Amino acid sequence: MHWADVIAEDIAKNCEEPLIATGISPTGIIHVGSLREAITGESVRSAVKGLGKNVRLIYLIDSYDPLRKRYDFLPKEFEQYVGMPISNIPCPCGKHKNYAHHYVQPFLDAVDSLGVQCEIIWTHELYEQGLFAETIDMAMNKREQVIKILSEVTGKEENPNYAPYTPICSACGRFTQPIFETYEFPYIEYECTCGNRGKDDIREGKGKLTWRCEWPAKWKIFGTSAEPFGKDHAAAGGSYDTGVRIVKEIYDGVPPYPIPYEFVQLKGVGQMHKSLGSPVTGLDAINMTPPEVLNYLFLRVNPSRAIDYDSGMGVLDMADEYDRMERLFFEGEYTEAEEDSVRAYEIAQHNRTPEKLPNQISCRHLVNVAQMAPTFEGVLEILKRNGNISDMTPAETKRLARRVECVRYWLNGFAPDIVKFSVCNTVPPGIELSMAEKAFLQALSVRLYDCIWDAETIGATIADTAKESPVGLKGGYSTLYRILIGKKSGPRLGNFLADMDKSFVVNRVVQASN
RNA sequence: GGGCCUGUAGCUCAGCUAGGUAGAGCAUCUGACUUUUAAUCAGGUGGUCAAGGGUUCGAAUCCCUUCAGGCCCGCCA
Repeated sequence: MHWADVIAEDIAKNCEEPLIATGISPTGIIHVGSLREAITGESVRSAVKGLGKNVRLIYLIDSYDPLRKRYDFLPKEFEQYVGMPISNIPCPCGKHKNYAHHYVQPFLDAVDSLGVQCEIIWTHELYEQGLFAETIDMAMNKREQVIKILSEVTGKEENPNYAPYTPICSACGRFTQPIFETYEFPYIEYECTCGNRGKDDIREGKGKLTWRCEWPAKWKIFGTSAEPFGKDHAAAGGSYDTGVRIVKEIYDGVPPYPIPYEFVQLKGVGQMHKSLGSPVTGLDAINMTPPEVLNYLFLRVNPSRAIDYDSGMGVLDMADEYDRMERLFFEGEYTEAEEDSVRAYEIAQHNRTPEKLPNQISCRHLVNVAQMAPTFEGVLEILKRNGNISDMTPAETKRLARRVECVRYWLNGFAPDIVKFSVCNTVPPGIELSMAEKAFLQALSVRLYDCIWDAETIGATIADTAKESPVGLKGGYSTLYRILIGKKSGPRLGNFLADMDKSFVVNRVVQASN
């Protein structure tokens, strides 16, 4: 049984209306790991849904987290915002509402394109609505107990200054240390390092719970029944462990069913990144992996398994595997070993499985076509000419367009040289042709000069000429590839040459034959 | 130091909480297709299941030990 179904059964057993929570802290640039979390959550959601339960997936954006430091990618002036909640910091590019929106937007776009069906919730709005007031009050009243729990679970010494809640300074706008003795619902006083002294009303959302107390507070508020989270939180003594005790002993709530997942490693194998020694970014992965394939990538293995994202040929391998599973799914016949992978394909559709097998144009094939045609229209034209596509539904066209975009992105920065080609301006230097090959080219040049310039005729002409020559069919093709793109193989010659200017091709063949 | 995960064919992984003669895909090799491609189809090669010990009639599968790799333990998934 697929892991998502196993988890779904466990959840469905204990809850009537399960709520699955997931989230992100958009303090900086996103990475694919965050997508693994979203996809894991969505997969469990759709698996639970499949069991007939009324299930929700909420996506919490931690927009009230403080900016911890001025990251390298931020301009100098952002130094002044360190310590402030990111929803109160201006957008670095000026096009978004604030800092949080700026960094979470590409991520939300990705989540959307992946088909994740969730309700977006902004944490800073929860605070503004006073939804955390009750848990803040409980955490402040039982602060000593919280400190004890933290110490017991983490094995560290008790920290008497631990603040479950930090108010925002009314003068400088940064989170600051409260004066615990002054707490009396709903007010707490604070003295900020900027010199300002003030009084905070915990109901007004001018402060936030700190992480180890905030997470369990969310469980309590939403009644979370399951939640995926990274292995960092899952480590013994980590925030899940402390959260379990805090939600039970401080908030009188129930901890969610944990779905810990391993991290995703991005290894740059493309020469561009390899030479620089810099890794593939999460955005790269999104840009070069079709969404349906990325979904499948995370679903095919257990969450407990680390994933090495292979940005080289692995991208194509994965896409091919996806297509294969899609075929198996619609054929309905597969081995036991393939069962979970086929199910992974199905879950990757998030309950929006196509009715019939969609038109599959493999990414591997698109790699060639995309290099022949610079535009999507051009790609479509070539595919139509080859009979690869006929009637396309809008959904199929959309998927194809996305695949072409991904393939181009991949070719641009990650693809190994063997799959790339470009037409050389002259006969590539260093090419040595045998007498037979030259004779072949000579004969071919004459026939090409007279032939009608369409793919079929060109193809037939080449095949006929090559067969009559001692170089043979295979040798003939290889010779042409060598003089045109400097490689031993390449895309189908008929269409390839038909796309080029006739005199250019003929001239090249003549030149090479001398 | 503590914790988690992983180690099965060249590569990516299934199989392991139903213990019963080693699996898939890709790669590679061979053959076919009178138009080629990292295309399609058919077939083949390929593994003492990290190592050692234990339980068992029987272990990749359960238990113990060791080795190797990855990662987490600072509110970074």
